Amino acid sequence: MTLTILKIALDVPLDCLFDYLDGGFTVTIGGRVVVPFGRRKLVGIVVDRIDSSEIATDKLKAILHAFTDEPALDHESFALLRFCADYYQYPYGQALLAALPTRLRQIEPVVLRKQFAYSLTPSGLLAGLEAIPARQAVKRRLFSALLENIDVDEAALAALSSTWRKAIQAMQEAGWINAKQVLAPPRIQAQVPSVKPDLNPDQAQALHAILAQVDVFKPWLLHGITGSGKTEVYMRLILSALTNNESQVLVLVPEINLTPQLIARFRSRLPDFQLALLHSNLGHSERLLNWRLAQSGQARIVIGTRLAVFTPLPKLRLIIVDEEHDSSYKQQDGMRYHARDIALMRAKRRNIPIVLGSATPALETWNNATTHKYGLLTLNNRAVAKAMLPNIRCINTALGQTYEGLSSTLLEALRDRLARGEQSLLFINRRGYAPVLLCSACHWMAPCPRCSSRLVVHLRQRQLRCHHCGHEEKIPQQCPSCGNADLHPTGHGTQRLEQTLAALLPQARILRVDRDSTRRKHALSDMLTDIYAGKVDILIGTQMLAKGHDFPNLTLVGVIDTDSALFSPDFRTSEHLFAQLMQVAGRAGRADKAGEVLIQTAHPDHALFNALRTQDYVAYSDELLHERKICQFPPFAYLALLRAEANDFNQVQRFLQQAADSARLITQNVMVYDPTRPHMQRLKNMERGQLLMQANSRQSLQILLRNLVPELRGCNSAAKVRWSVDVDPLEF
DNA sequence: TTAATAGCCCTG
DNA sequence: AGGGCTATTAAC
Repeated sequence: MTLTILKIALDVPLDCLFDYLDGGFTVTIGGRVVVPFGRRKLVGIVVDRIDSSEIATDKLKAILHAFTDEPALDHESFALLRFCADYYQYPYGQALLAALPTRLRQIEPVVLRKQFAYSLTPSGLLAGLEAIPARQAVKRRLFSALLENIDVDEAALAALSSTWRKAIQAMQEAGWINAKQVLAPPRIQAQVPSVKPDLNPDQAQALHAILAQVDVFKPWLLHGITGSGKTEVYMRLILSALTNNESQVLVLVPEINLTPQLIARFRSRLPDFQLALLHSNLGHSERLLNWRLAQSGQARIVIGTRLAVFTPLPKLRLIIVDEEHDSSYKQQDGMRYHARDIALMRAKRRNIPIVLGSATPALETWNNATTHKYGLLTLNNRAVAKAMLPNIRCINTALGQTYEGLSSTLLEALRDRLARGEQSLLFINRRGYAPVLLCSACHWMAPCPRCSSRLVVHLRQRQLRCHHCGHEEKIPQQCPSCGNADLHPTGHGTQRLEQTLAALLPQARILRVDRDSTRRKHALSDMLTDIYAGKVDILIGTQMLAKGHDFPNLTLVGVIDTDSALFSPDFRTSEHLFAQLMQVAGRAGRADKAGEVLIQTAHPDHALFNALRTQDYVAYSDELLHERKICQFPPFAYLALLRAEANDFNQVQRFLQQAADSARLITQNVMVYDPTRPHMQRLKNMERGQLLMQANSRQSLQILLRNLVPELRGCNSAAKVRWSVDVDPLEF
């Protein structure tokens, strides 16, 4: 007699599945179960059913419970996560469980509120609207709605009449109407009336190109500057994809872009389709509900941040990745995946189109587009015909005087906007008052006791803070090194700029938008409301403000100081700076007003600024690609980074050296560098190190990792350090 | 990862 | 002997 053995995935850092007996429960592949694991109880996913185990029969335990009333994870999700676990060298069980909403990783049963959705039966259709007397207005209204749509939910019917329930019941008794249970959808916010703008020729061409190949895997790069109307192309594509009832669309957006404005825009343009939202700010129950709406096929549009890329979507027909170059698509702990890359893999496996949209595509993407691996669609015109490109100029701070970091040219420009009642934005990527506290006598600079970084002065709170580990201390009265009482906050942060401007332009209404000023729950959206309402003259903001927000009355953007990024050792910094400056520049002059962008720099002739002045992404990225090719950097090489940290650097060094030795023994096809230290050598009292591996092909890198990582898991020097593998790392 | 246990030094 | 600590090992 053969046993039934279940292969079960668990959230434990062991790269294997565990065998259990079914315990008399009826289980399905992909279903959720509770199992005993050592002394603990864990949630597991049934991955397979087999009839013999490698584990001794007397060691096998039986599952404790099976959640038979829940929908099972589909085969496509298994395959996708198997691929990810292999590619990113992460235990399969952990990858699988991490893709579930937290509520489904807990052993407590979950109950979701359900309600009914109504459709006409064949006999209802046959009877037709004429069967209802003209005086029964409520019934006629409801019936008409049911003629147009199937599965009309309670909220929609309630919107038509307060007595809908009685009328529906009567028609149900007549056999005209069918009710089926669905998940209760989240409440829909008030709708803004929708406008359907006409497409300009570029938009129309892009749309037609994509629509011509909707039934095959085809990646498209939709390259268009801010305001060129990418979103309208998305809307049309989605609308077209959803005309087929058996279809769903996945829209990925960067973290910061998931604003109420974007949601409102989708709701107003596509009001007939159930929307599900998935991001990390949702509560656990809300997240589960939205996930289930997506998984059941009930939600037709799924908008989410990187974590949404794993959502099971049975009817998926189209994927859109907005702002595909954005680094928030990269997960920076646990399984270090890149959501854009996974979206591409998902589209490929499903044989559907995927659209990557950006004004400043990642160089990897741009290279794929110019070498015709992706279709390239360019939107050249700003969608609003009158809107003009901003005029971009550099102010040479090496020549002229600045006062508190502000040049007179920029100050004059601010005065000018103020007089005209227009808004200005000052972009400064440094929060706090000053980045350094400096002793004038001995040049001591307040260090973080736990990290290899300087503490930032927060004058209002009378504190020094580490922006990397959160350490806080009081500002010292005198230098701890030499006793001198003359300590200077040095350099400029958002708070200092705010103070300077308040003194120089006392009549201006100034708003600072950074992580400190927006910590409160609804702070950011309240601030955005004030900005739209024209209650603000000058905005001081970090990169938070650079993305996604259109302020129609904003005509001046000032960039305070980005020079440190021009000469960074990290080869990706200039790419990111260019993208960031293109984005902030795009904030100026959206509507019918021409915009001006003033950049303060000591290096106005730098190639980056030359390209920026003409908004020439193509020229600059071709130049960067040329450099990358010469240096054999991505996308012309494939990288993996082994990171390690421990209290004692010697152990980090020993582990990484051993890893390097092993790696070199495994293959000659991959360049294994010597262990180095990352930019932030010490973080939260942990000494850090890293080992870079560089290959000519994805495959040889994968072969190395496939052999190296299991060896590292077993090696004894690994026990003393925390380590992780980062395939296709973004930061070093 | 968690959790138990084995080994070790220390005190009394 | 037993407390308190770290290192090692197993988990179906």
